[in-house]
Amino acid sequence: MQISVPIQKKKSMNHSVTLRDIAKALNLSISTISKALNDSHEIGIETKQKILAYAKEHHYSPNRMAKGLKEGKSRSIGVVVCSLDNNVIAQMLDGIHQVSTEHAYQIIIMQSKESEKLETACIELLYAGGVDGILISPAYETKNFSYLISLQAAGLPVVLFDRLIDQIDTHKVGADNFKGAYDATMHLISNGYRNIAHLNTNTIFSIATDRLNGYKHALAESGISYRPELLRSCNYTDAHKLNEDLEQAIGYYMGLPDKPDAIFTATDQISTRCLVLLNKLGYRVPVDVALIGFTNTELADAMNPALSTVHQPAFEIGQLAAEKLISLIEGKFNAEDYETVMLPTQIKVRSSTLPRNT
Amino acid sequence: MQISVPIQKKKSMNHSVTLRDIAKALNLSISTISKALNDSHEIGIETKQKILAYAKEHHYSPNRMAKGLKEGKSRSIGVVVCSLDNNVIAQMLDGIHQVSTEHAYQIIIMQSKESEKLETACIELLYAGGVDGILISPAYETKNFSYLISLQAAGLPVVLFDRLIDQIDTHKVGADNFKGAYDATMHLISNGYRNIAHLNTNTIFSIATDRLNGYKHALAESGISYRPELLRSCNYTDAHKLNEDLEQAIGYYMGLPDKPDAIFTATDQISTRCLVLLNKLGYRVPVDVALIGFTNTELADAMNPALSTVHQPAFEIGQLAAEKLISLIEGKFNAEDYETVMLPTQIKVRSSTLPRNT
DNA sequence: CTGTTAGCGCTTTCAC
DNA sequence: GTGAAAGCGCTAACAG
Repeated sequence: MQISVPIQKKKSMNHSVTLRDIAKALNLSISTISKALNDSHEIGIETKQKILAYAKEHHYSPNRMAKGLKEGKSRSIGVVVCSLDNNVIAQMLDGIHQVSTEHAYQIIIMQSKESEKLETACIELLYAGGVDGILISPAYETKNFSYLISLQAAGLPVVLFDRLIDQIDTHKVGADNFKGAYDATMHLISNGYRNIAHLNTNTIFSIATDRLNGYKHALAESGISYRPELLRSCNYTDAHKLNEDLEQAIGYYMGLPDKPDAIFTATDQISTRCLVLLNKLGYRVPVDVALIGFTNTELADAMNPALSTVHQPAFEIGQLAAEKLISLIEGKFNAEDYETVMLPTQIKVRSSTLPRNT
Repeated sequence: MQISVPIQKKKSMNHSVTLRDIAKALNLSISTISKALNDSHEIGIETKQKILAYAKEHHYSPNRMAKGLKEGKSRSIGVVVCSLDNNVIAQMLDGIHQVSTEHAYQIIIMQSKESEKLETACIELLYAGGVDGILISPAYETKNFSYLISLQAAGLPVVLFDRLIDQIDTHKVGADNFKGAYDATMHLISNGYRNIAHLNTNTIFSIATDRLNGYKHALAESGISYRPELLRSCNYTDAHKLNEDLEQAIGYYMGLPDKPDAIFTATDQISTRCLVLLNKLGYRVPVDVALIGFTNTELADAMNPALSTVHQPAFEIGQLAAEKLISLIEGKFNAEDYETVMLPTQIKVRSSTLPRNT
């Protein structure tokens, strides 16, 4: 005859075995178990071993939420980016994930889709979710950072990466955009190009202004006067609008009496879309117009023509940003030591900027 | 004279205002506040309004961990993928994130880096972290799914996406790889190609076998006999090894007495790397050899030549997988209704498969 | 060395 | 209509 054991209806919680279960099974108190599992010195070696063995055997794993509630921290960090579906961002997330995992932090990723409103919602959710800190690359649209600043003032560690802004005082990690733009422009100049256009985004971020300034600086240093009509800014918040703006910009450039012989593009999307459009419109690159731009795509080699690029150390930016945030969370920094790190970019020369045949 | 208020030392918790704070401030009990904020009918309309107003003003947001602890669920889902730095995966994550956010779930993303060991570690962490369910696209290396199966048996909802396996009985969402491969091969055949090679991965996943079968089926249906020597499998776990294998494979193909006039490639990485290599080795696509492959890159148009592709509905796969998981979590499904959904792929014809000039 | 107890913030009976 | 109290799983101060 079978003895029917009353099936204890489990809570929907995914965890089965708790400290209490172990305590009951081993006829010990909950705190003894807790201490043993935390390797406290006040527990006898024998008891400890017995407990550890039982815990291992029954796949005990502490409930993160209970622990978090108790300790006032969740060992999770929130990451806010414009979009997951983005080459460069994905590489940064890769770096963030690697470092976070090494330090036993989970990452909770949110997308702002370039919208200030969504971004605020993301931050609210993360904060409400109890993250220990936030890594953020702000949306292009965002002008008002007061919410984030107020959270920071309330003690939430925040680190900016990729797109840096002045309004927030904290650690910031990005690429050396000035130098990257300078190098790209200098490369064009040394290859014989003189009428160099610059396609950028319509934002106030340093990521945009630094690149513009690098471009201007290279021109100035080479004795080429800056022609404002060769600078165009695209709407970046919406892929469709961006494409439209780009097509317009190219049409505008090519209709200019003194039209550009080269274009330096400021972002991943702009660079690649621009090449697509130039091809589509029948312009021969680099004969009709040369092209170099910021982008991290591995496919630059397979493009038509192979695209010269400014490569950002995206993975490393992610790693460093995560390290900075974690050190902030763990209190290894006084707020006074906030620093802004600009990692070097790298020019990769390919066929789209072959020396100009004059 | 200033009255010095003793500053209550806050816990390191990022949350400031709690139910208790509101209760104290409004001279009500904690449970009243809780009920009011949950819009319970047992609370008077006036009291409710007063409480809501106060809560809003002070940016009250419930502590996710406390709530989770109490309710036995975390409103978070774990996502395990091979890598964040991957076009197709990023698009799937985008879809997963969108749906999860709509349903007020957070996503915690983990990378297996194609390693079985790391993958198990990811799953363990997620489980210990108390996720309500897991979405997983298994690592190429993984052979043993017993851990995942045991968690599932213990009540953890699991949904497979992208890379589907038979060992686990649950909802599965992927692309219609058989049809995609069939279409791609038929396209080559109808454009006059007869010696069609197939470059695939060395795995047992249906994602690989389905594509192979689609290819074979198209050949058979067209009265072309399948030549095993035109099938090559690459090691996929390591980008460097993959590239090596690809270079070898191409050399092998081109050294064949009856060499292929077209290649059908089975994955994103293989397709794009293959084009890069063909260009590098001086083969003219499609004159020397045509190329079509699975990949979602938006840059196909800008490639040299524009690459014909089989496009997967990656975003939609992510969306659907997340929906399935959430419905599982929320108990809207009996385990008997598990289904496997294969979303249609789409052939995008470009110059790399121009009709063969015989 | 081990156990008791209080409490993290929240929900949920059950009294009043 | 409102409040008191228990308890989710865990840690830590304090007793024994």
